[in-house]
Amino acid sequence: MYTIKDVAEKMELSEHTLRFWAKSGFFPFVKRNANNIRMFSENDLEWVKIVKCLRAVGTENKAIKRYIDLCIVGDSTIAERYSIIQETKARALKQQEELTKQLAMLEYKENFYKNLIKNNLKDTWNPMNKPTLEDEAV
Amino acid sequence: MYTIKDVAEKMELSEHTLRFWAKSGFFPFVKRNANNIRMFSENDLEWVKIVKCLRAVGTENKAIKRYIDLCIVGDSTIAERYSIIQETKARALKQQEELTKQLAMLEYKENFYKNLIKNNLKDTWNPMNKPTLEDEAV
DNA sequence: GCTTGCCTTAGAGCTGCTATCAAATAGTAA
DNA sequence: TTACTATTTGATAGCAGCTCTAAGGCAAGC
Repeated sequence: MYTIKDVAEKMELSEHTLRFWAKSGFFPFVKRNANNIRMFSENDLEWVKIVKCLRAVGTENKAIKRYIDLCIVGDSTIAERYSIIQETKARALKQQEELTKQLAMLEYKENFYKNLIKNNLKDTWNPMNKPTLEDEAV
Repeated sequence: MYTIKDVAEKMELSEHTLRFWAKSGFFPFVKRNANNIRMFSENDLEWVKIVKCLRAVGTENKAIKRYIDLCIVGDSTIAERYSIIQETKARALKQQEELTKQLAMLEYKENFYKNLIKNNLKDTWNPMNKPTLEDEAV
């Protein structure tokens, strides 16, 4: 059994965030001990994990709550849960694509500056240097 | 030359966001026409692009402003700009890693539900089904 | 000259934390 | 026993980054 602090460390989240999530109804089964302290079971950690996963790909808290509630209802909601996961995955894939694009741009700029420094050149595009791979626009 | 609306469409950003960014000092060279309307040049679009890139990888607006200001100062700031881009790229790579992990989890859950549906099975883990690849905990 | 449409600014509202606070409890040390 | 420290609690305030609304300006078309 884990306290909030333990979970925070284990899952690399802040205690604040965990309390906020708990208040948002994301951990419906976390029990309290005799002193009203939340005690997370191993199973509760799995809830934390899935919530963290959904948040990490930008799922709104309202939608996370919806998913949790569907889990609680039981087997009749499996189809909806499946489609939620599918949509979430699709969004995550888009994010990955987007991130790859931005990384290409950052790499381009990194090389641009590296070259300026290495050859002791001026930034002839000052105040804005050429920032994209393809554009040659003024 | 482009109005806010044109830029919003072209860059897939909201007009609100562009005005907010403009107010934050991210587009210092955007000129107004006789009717006080912002007119973005091709060069201004490049600024929008780099700001969008930095935001997309989670750079704080304060830090973006800093970068813009460095660009304006000129060649003496190339070294600092270079290291900003390097750090940004490092963060983006971490995000990419994280995203890949979360995608693995989502794929696992997708298959889990798919299997339940295909074989008309019960979710024996209800209310929380087995969510991770490696954990066999309780 | 009236409507439509796009622009403007100011400012309120929203989401998702993040930080601060006081109070309760438990453990340790003198 | 008392004091001090550490941890947890809930309530609440504050913050970043949008997002939306309201009120008004200007230009073109009918």
